[in-house]
Amino acid sequence: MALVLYNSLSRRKETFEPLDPKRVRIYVCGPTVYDRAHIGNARAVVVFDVLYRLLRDTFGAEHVRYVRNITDIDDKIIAASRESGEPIASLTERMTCLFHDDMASLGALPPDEEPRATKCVEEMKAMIARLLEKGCAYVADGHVLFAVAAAPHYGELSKKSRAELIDGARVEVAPYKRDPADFVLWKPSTPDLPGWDSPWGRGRPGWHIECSAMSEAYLGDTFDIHGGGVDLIFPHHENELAQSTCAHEGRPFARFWVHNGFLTADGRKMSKSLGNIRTVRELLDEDLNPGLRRGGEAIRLALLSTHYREPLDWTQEKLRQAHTSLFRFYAALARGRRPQASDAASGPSEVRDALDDDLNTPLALARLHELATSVNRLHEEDRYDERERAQTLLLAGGQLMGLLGSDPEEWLRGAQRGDAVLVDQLIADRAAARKTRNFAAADKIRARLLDLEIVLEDHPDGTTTWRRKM
RNA sequence: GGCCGGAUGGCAGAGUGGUGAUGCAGAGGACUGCAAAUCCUCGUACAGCGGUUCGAUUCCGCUUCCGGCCUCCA
Repeated sequence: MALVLYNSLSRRKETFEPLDPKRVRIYVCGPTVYDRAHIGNARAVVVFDVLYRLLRDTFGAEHVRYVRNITDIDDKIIAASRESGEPIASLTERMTCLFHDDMASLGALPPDEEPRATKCVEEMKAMIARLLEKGCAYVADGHVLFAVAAAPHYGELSKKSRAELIDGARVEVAPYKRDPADFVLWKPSTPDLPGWDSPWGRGRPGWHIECSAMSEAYLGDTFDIHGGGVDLIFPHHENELAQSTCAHEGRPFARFWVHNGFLTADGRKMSKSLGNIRTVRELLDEDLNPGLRRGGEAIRLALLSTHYREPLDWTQEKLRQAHTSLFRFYAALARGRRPQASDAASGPSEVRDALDDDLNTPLALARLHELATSVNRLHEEDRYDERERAQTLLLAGGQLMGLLGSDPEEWLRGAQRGDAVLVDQLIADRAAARKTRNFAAADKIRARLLDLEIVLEDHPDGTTTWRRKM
């Protein structure tokens, strides 16, 4: 089955065929580094990480180029720096590192390129100059503005008509704009603000030009997929599309626009005023299994348990259920001898098919659960060869989604808070007690270990294993 | 006000014009010295009202409710 993606531009699912299968190109809007990543930021990163993995799996890792920018110059950054007194360069550098840490703990692969806006100002200036040349932009009051009138298809991505845009305007229109919908390409900076010299005076770039310039620099005029959150469709992506298309003399920009749905926390939009912003760090810190860094995997699974285009309401219960699912998967993988990751070829077709259908991760996860059930049943029926095959499929399916990468036994045992040698000794003592049918002593050992949050599991073959209490 | 999206069993969450999602929780059974895990069985879910159809949760229309965007936001 071929990969099908919902294209926001056409508002329908389309079969994805890259322009050049040897060079699949995807651009995703990255973070503005002024604060720690929250769970909504994480959703976008994780969703496109799954797409990236799927593309790599389909076209070959060396044939996919994934670019995700870092916005390190922006009014929010300036404001944050002023508030805390931390210099901008230090703030953005620190937040970039923290972002990398957080995303790594969610199992997200780094993109192939991660350009920073401040390193691409020359490219932005060049593009602005081209837009001015072509008459798609004008200088007014120290600003360079994009003239929406020059973009005949303006509104085609967000499906907004010009009239609607004017009607809906809730913000006072700057007097120097020719058209209320015109937007800033370059704005003046005062001496105390970061700025770059330009033909239009010392200033800094507008937000939208950044992605247009960087996608052009790294992926060319036309590329395959442009991703981001739905909230970016307007105005950010609409403006990018207009700019790039004008700068490229009408040649197509992104062929597929892919947008992930919004995330709410306990039913409400996350906002500073409501105080319900959940950062990735904070969720990792309240790890369900302290000591072993694996909470990120449960967060990842929770984010993938809803289809990416649907709204997702983040709750503690959802995270708990994700953790329970992981337990089920790892317990199935831990039965008998563990399968090797290298066996994992391309992932089981049931999982592939689900992901190929517009990244249906909830269905793919359901398929993993079915595989886990079949592993367990085959194990009970002593059909070990078949069980191992099912385990390999389960592992491969999980890894296609960036899950199940830990050693199953380690995952189940969690942090070795107790001394593993001591646990083994106690298990041996208990086995001896059971042999003489001294069940009181045996149960005492079970209780003692349970106090240490260690659960013993007796198996039909007489062996006993242990794991951390869930 | 304009534009978009959604409403599925106790909860989460796929999907489909006519039998089964899947997981969690719950009930019963098997297994177990106890336990845990696991397996098996169990729920007359598709917001409301009309329409199309032999048949609609699935298609169309209307209503109600919820969310997002229109301003910085993933």
